[in-house]
Amino acid sequence: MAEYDPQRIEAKWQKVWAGRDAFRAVDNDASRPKYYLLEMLPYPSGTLHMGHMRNYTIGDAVARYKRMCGYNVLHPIGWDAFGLPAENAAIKRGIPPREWTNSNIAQMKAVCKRFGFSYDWQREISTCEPEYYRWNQWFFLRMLERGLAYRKRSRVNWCPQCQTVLANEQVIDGFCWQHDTTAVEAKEIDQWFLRITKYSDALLDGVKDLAGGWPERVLIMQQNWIGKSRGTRVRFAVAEMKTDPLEIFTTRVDTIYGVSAVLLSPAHKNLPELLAGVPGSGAIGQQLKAMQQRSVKTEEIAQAEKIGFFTGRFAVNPFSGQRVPIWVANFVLAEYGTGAVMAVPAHDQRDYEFAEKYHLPVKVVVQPASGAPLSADRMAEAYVEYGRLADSGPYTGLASEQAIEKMAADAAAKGFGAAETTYRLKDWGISRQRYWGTPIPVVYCKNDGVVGVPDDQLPVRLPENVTLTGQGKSPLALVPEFLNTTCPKCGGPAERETDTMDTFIDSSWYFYRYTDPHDDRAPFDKAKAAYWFQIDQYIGGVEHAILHLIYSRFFCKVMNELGLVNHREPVKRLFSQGMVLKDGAKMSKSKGNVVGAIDMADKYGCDTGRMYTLFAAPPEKDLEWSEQGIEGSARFLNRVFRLVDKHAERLRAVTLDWSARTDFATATAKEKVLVRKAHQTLKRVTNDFEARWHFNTSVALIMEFVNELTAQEPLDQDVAPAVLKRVLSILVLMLFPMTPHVAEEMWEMLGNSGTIGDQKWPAYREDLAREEQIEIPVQVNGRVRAKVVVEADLNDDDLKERAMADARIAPLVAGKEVARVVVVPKKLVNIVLK
RNA sequence: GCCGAGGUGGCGAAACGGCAGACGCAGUGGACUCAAAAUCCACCGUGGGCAACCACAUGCGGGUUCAAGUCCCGCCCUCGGCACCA
Repeated sequence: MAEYDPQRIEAKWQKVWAGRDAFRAVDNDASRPKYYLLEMLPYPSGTLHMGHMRNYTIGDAVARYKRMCGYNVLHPIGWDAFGLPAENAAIKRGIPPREWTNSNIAQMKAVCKRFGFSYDWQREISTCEPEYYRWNQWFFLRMLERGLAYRKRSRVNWCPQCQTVLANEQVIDGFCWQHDTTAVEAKEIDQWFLRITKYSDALLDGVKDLAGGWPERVLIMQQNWIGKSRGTRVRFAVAEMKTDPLEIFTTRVDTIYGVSAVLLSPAHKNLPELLAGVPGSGAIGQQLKAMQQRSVKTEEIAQAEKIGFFTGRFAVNPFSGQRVPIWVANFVLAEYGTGAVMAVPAHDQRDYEFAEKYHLPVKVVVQPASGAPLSADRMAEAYVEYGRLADSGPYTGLASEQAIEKMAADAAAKGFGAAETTYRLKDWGISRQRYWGTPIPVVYCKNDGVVGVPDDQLPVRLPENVTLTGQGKSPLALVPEFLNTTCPKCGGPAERETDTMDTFIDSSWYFYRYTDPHDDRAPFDKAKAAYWFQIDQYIGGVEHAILHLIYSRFFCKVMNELGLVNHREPVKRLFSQGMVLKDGAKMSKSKGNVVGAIDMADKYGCDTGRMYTLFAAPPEKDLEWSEQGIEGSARFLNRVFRLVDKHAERLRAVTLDWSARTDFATATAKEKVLVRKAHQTLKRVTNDFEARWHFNTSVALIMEFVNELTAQEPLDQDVAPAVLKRVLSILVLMLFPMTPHVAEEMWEMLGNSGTIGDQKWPAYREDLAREEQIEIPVQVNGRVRAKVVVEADLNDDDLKERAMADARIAPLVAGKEVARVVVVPKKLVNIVLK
């Protein structure tokens, strides 16, 4: 009697798989379909947590299933190895970032191997290696050539904690994404940007192609993030001043006859000029300063009181010719549209509140299509719906929709405006004043200005042995042998760029590198990428729904233009898995509720852990970690193991013959039950893998199957060994994608040859899954009153008759008039009485 | 405020418009044991009944249907995203 010893079994089979090179993906194999399955590459923090574990378990189950179905599966992993924590470790503990990073990678790799994830380790990449990051530099230079990378002095989000600039995407509610108690500050410095906004429409259009393959919520989040908005740009001349007109952006040009003021953001570039010479500008300057130092937490901004002041200047409404005051208002965003808006109190709630406070006139210029007409003195809030224009000169009487079009066209014809589309998406600021990242490959020369480093001088290596202090500007500026160089154009002295790239660059194209990970002439071979791409299935956490996934799509579009790839979207299907929670909260060190993957594997074995994560919740939902729950999975695997062990000896010598068909005419009753249950389970588990990805129900089905096998004991009576061997083999094969080690062990115990990796996923047979007799509930007026057992192929009329004749039904129906009888074939009978 | 997802036993959860609660956890009773653990068997939504059985029950209120957890309309609550975006 063997004992289930997961530690022994798991080590044993991992060695076998490694010896057979079982997870190697074969480039350009035309003999079978390819399947590119990818999980998001982890940041090597050192600990592999349950979120990773869940992600890789789902991926591994699919990878193993697909291999059994005959696919050439590419299932790679790598390390997102650049980034701040390594630098912080260096500052705090004096460990060089590379050493810290590589030792973390080694630890996490060991855990991945301990879990038996079926990765092709020959394709492992680490983004902090020069062999990888030189291609970040290469991509940057291609973008520089095409004007997609550019330098601009700009107001940036500065995190005092990180001592660096953050992308807009890394600012969450005004706080640093890494330090949620540190408010982000504004700072002006020269920065490199990637022109992602050039692809706003392309990224938006691409969403249509992704529909169906990507979760809808992710696509909606991306659409919102891009934030396309159609409107009109209108120029208001400044009265009594020879200066540039003020441009405003509005989506409601139809309300322009109701303008009471032009509102400028406190950071508007024309303000100094407008304010110059205005009486009391000293006091105004004070107010302005106070306003510019507003709170940066967006939630507070949204709820903050609207304040503003009159500049002393006036602007002219180009449609009506009316003079309106120019104000500065704290709620006007400098970064969106033109940084200036027209205030229409009657038709915009914010303007309404502003007008109430500062006693600006309210003029109704759009009336509702039906109901009582509005008047300014009876309004309690702005009317923001479309309607019919009133008091709007030649446009009076038009519907809003038509007015918007006509007015934009007229503005363009008369030269004071135009229809315009704006986006919320901004260019991607990639400069980081940090050390542990990809050096930006440009030099600054007195003669030639900004010069890209020529391709044959790549990579620009990140110098190591650098003392890090964590203070002020870029650490690389303090390394003279890095900083001082010669200009590639004139040969004269020049200085290198000392900022490094945002690490999101690394992860924007890494999945192409897996197709050709050791190429030293190009980021990847076009033919190899063409063979493997698109990614058939990408799996990761929903926290990457915006940043990583939108940057990756942008890179793909650029790569398409560079002729490197033929497709426009890198990922065909995306799956967002839920979080792993403990006591209702996300596991985190600060909450002290972290369950380490390796501890769990030591205690129960990784197969038990895999089974539990698949069983406890459907993969897209959050999973509440429960110690008792995992005990249950351990019990189940023990039970299966004992069941197989009990019969293994008798079955070992029996040949497994899939072509032998169980003949239901001669089979024993017990054989029929077992074979049917096996094929019914197989049918539904196959469907779970193919369509629904609800592995929790797959596990439940297999448990039911095992319960049935146990209930039919003794299985050495009335069951032919050949039949039992097939039934148990089906059980083991179905378990393999989820709990591969114990499945392999049981496969061997049954005397089967080879490894399961060489086996085909068994095909279920409808004829073997079909029941001869089925139980049909019989309802009277929609309530179940009886159940009748009938032959599965009984026709509707006979079924109806049997239902009516049932001993429990007949008295209920007797003497009553039957209005109708609903018969749902193979499902139910409902007798409706009058 | 806008957008999205979701509310089903003590808990995690099942359920092509067709028997609500599969499967598991916890719990209760029993077998095995000197005893415990492990294992095995039985029970396990609420109320009534000795029982067969009956009634009620999927956040709340309506509706469609022979039949609604599932579809439609109106609310409430929870979670996630966006947020003074003009």
